[in-house]
Amino acid sequence: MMSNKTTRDGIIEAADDLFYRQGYEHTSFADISDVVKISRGNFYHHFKSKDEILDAVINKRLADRQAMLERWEIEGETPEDRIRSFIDILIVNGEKIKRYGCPIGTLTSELAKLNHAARGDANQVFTLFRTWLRRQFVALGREADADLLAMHLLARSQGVATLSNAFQDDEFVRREVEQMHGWLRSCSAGSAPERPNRSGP
Amino acid sequence: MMSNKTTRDGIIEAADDLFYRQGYEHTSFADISDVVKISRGNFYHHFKSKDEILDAVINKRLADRQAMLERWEIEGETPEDRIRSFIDILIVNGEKIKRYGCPIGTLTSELAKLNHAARGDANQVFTLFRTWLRRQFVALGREADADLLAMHLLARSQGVATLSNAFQDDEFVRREVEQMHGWLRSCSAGSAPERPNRSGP
DNA sequence: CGATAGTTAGGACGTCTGTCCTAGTCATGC
DNA sequence: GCATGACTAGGACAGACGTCCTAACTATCG
Repeated sequence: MMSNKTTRDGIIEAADDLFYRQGYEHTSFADISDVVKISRGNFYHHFKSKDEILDAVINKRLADRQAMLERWEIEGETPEDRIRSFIDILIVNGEKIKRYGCPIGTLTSELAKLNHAARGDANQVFTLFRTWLRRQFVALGREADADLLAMHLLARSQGVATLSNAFQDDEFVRREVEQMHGWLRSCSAGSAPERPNRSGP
Repeated sequence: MMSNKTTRDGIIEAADDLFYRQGYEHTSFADISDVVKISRGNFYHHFKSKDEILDAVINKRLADRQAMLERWEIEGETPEDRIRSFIDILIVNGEKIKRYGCPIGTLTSELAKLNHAARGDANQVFTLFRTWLRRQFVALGREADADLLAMHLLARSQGVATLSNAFQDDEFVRREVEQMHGWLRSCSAGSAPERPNRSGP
């Protein structure tokens, strides 16, 4: 019972890490069992299939990010602070992103190519960020275009993550993050100073 | 000899398409032979290994994009026109990007996770775009920050492609493309009107 | 102690993969 | 008309994969 939970969680944790670093399809049961130190054929006492492990991993990521956003909701004094925390993921997790890309973006992309059933579930993590960001922009007084701004920021983060992984360029990431900070400031200065499609980077 | 070239090119073409839609690792020789109508074991008369097919596909993509950029260099009257052509890829290839993401970005990302030897080769396509864009921005009178602007635009395109694939939202893509057009205009208006880290989206 | 349920190890299975081999077809050039 | 080299079909091969099965171990509780 208790050790069940521990073993099960150990599998999920190892799978989460391996799926991130190697991709879902490219990660085998042998890879996971090497980490968890469990017999290969024994996964089926905890999960019915590999897909079920993927589901658990996605749910874990969903829960982890949810908890992170809730923490920011408490710690960040202003909505601007909170959005800044989101942007700063690119710095805080900079090393991993440089090596493996964005965990959400790369999984979403892989599952799309595999046409995997869990495609939609993986997208939920994106949606989580989207609605959270939207809420922050509303609190910033941008009710009218809050969703546009949220999607815009999400897209820019994804782009920076992808190019960070491709070019391995720390300096580029730092500059883009600075730009996003400046953009965020221009969003919150006054009530509606810049329409998103008029202001430059 | 002549039929050799045809068969070989047929393999490369089919592999290019399948690698894009399904991913490199997830595409098997059986998949390719179904399209090309060739015996499975017979690929080795044309390629020594699957990796060699990947090399050929990457070189094809490189050549295709190079040709495309050279065409724009002729057709586009101003550097601004040419950069606009780059941005408009997101519209012109909108349907495919929505379904399968960006061919360059997703391949780069997959090969990074596989730690594949051809990782660097795939990145060359990104570099091709980067240097071409940089040249256009220089021609636009932005010598000082041409590379920054090129990387910035590359990143934004990647981000939009990733989210287009995830959310399947045409309207979002259209809006982001419009924003990028506006941003481009602000880049070329005057000589150095906006530092990239000060202007909003 | 004995029984039961949860957990584990280890391996069998069928399938699919990339790779390689052999025999055969076809066209070109002497 | 025959030899040569390019090309192809079909299948063999070993290894890896996800899945499943069985036997053994462990702890709890009557």
